This record gives sequence, C-alpha cells and structure tokens, in this order.
Amino acid sequence: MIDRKSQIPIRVSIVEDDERLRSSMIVLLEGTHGFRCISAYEDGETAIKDIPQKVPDIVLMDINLPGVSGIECVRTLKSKLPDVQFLMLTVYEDNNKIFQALQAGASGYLLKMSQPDELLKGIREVFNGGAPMSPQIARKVVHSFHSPGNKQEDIPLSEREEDILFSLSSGKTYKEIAAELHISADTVHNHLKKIYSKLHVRSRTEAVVKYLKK
Amino acid sequence: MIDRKSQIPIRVSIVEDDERLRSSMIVLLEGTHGFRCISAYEDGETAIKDIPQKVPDIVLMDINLPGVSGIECVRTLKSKLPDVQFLMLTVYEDNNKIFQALQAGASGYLLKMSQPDELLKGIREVFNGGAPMSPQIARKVVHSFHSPGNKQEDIPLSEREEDILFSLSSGKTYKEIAAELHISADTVHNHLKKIYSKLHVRSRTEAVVKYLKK
DNA sequence: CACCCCGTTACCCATTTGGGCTATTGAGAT
DNA sequence: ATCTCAATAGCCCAAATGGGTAACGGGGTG
Repeated sequence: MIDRKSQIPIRVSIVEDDERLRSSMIVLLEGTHGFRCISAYEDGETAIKDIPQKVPDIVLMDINLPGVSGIECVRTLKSKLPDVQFLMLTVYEDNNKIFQALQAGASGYLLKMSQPDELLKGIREVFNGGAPMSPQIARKVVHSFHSPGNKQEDIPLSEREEDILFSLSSGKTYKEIAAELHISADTVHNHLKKIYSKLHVRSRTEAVVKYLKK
Repeated sequence: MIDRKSQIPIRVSIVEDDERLRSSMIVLLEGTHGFRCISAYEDGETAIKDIPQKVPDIVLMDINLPGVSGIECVRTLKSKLPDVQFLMLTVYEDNNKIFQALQAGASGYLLKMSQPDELLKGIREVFNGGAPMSPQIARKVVHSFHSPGNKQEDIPLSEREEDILFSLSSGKTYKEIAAELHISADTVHNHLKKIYSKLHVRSRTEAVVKYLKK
C-alpha cells in the first residue's frame, strides 16, 4: 500500500440521510488536514449511481437508509469497486445489522455518537487496512470467518426450531403453527425470534429462503 | 359402483388426535349396522404408514392434527390410494383449510359437533359419491374447479409482477423493493395483491415458496 | 371512439410480524 | 444442591403486511 499520509488526503464519500449529520461530517472532513470529502449522498440509489464515477478511498455509509439499505448499498458497490473501503455508521450497536454489513463487504463501523476525532481515527484505521469495531462484533466475525476449521458458521437449530421452521416454510401464520404443534402463538413467536438470530435473518421470508436452499 | 348397502358394511378408518372423540366415533361406527371401523390413528404419520395396508372405503380425517396436518395426510394418502374417500373433521368452518383439504383430495367435511346420525349420513353420502359440505364452500369449489373452461389456473404474471416477485424472494420489504424499482411502496403493495390472487396464495412466504419451486 | 389491461399512486383498516422483556418448568450437566 | 438451557408462555409496541377501494394515463384493439 502506498503511503499517502500528509501528501495526499484520504478521499471520502458520505451516504447519510440525516441532513445535519451529513453536513457536519462534510465540514469536519474538509476542515481536517489529510481528509477530503469528495461527495455526499442522502440515499443509497444516488450513491450507487454516482460513487462509481467518483471512486473514493473510503465510503462512510449510514447503515439505516430509507429505501435501499446501507447494507444493500455496500453489497452493490463493493462488488463493482472492490478496492473501496466501507465504514458503516450506526446509531446503536445492532449486532445483526453490523454483522450483515460486514458480510456484505463493509470493513468496520462507527457509532454516530462518536467524537469527531474518533471518526477521523476510524477512517484512518480503515484506510490503513484496519477494521474498527467493538470486541463483541470482532469476536462474532472471527467466530464466523476465521475460527478454527469451521465449515459451517451455522449455529444448529434445535429440533423444535426445525419443526417451527418447517411449518413456517409452508406459509403458515404463528397461529396456524401454534395450533399444529399444540403450543401457544407466543411460543411460536419466541422460537421464531431465536431462529432468526441463529440464521442471521430478520423475516419469515428470509428464513424460509435460507431453509429451502438447505 | 357396487351397491353394498346392508350386505357389506362401509369400512371406515379414523385419524383423530382427540382420545375421547376418537373412541366415541369408533363405538358409534361399530355399533351401527352397515358400518365398520377398521382402524383408528391419533396422528398423521401412523395413518400414512398403516392405512395403505388396511385400505378402508372412507377415512375420517381430523383437519387439525399435531405434526403432519390432516391436509398433508390426505394429500399423501390420496395419491397412493385414489379410490379411498376422505372426509374431513373440523371444529369450525375454516373455509381456507377446508378448501385446501378439498384441493388435496378430500371429498367433503363434517363439523365435529355434528350429531351421530349426521356423521353416519355424511359417511354414506361420501360413500355413494356425494360430497357433504356447506353451500358456501361448495360455491368456492365450483368457482375454482368447474368454472368457465379453465385448463390452467395459472394466470401468467406480468413482467412487472415478475420483477416484484423476484425482489420479494430475497426477503426484501415493500419499501426496499420500492426503492430498488424506483416506484412507491403502495405500488409494490398493489402488485403483490395481484400476484397473490394469481398464485392463489395469501402471504409473501407462500408466494416465495411457489416461486422458488418454479 | 369506447374498452380493457397494465402500471402507477393513494388511503383505510385489521391482522401479522419482529423485537425486547420477564418468567416458569423440567432435563441434564456440574 | 446448583446451574444451564430448551421449551413454554406472556406482555408491550412499532412496523410490516394483506385486502378493499378508488383513480389516472397510456397502449392496444375491436
């Protein structure tokens, strides 16, 4: 990697729907030696169209965007621009979303409430090949990708969970599954919550798709 | 069809998980001239294994069974034993389930709260080629199967609808699909409604399952 | 021209779903 | 004797979903 420290600024693009946060980040980057904000977008669609023309070093990407989510946006852009690094911006530590973002190709994440210097530090860290993230997330990632000889990063479902998922896969509602298995709908609901977290999905449809693809 | 009335009894099998209801039906059948209960099961799995060895004339099938549903059970058995008639037992008139059961191969249904003589009447009716069911269900059936010359109940989806369904199949929400296709979420919603009616489903999950099985 | 289909947007409303909690029970492990 | 965990159940609440109705413009077609 070429050392551009202090000679050439790190070129940053921002994708963030919040007006105020977006402009304060622009001001911060433009006003700091070693950084340049080359573009900013308020939604994923525009970013997906325009970023390939600009090609920044780093993209600061809001994880919760209206319309195309930040995660989708990363997935799309990363496949076209594999050298660009994506740093997710998130309000709170939503492990699942962050995890998904990393799977989609992001390199790390920053909390939106971070101090300005933490933001800059995070960007430099990513630029130099690092991956800013909390130890908790880091462990999850390690566990998923790099951990000792694991073919499947899949936490196995319990028998009951398999039952539930099977029934879910035929399009049944909580109530119908509950009736079928002679348990309450609340219990079905509970099993589903666990299943979703184990499969890293957030809807019955995603779960069923994953299940049907075995 | 051979008339066995009064010479040879109608051979009935029962699939019903409720202990009391099951035994009272057995007693009723065994104690009535013209009927025989040749076997009874408390779950679908056992019934599926054993009924092909017994081959009754009529199977009384609880529509809500734990595990394998009565509907699934009918589907499985009817394909192996096309001459056996299935009469669904249901607590209340759940139009959808009854409709599904009929599609799966059932010949009619009886409410569980029916009087004993109604049960016997229903069995005779099915045995003689009839189909006991409420006028409401009957109309639905007619509408589905016998209605104006329809070979294919598969109305083709429009291009746009295919787009929507494709996106739906990756677990996206209305909003995400809308953003992806640059249309409003209401429009997505609308396309979905049409898709559901064309595919005869009533949820994204069912639609996706049907779509993935192409 | 009148008609119909498609794609589009909108609004209303009840139900379902997803996610965050707490809690009890029984089986196994420690 | 405890501890852990799966399964069960319940409550709360916001968001997503499904179903109904209405409307508009553009293309075709009879």
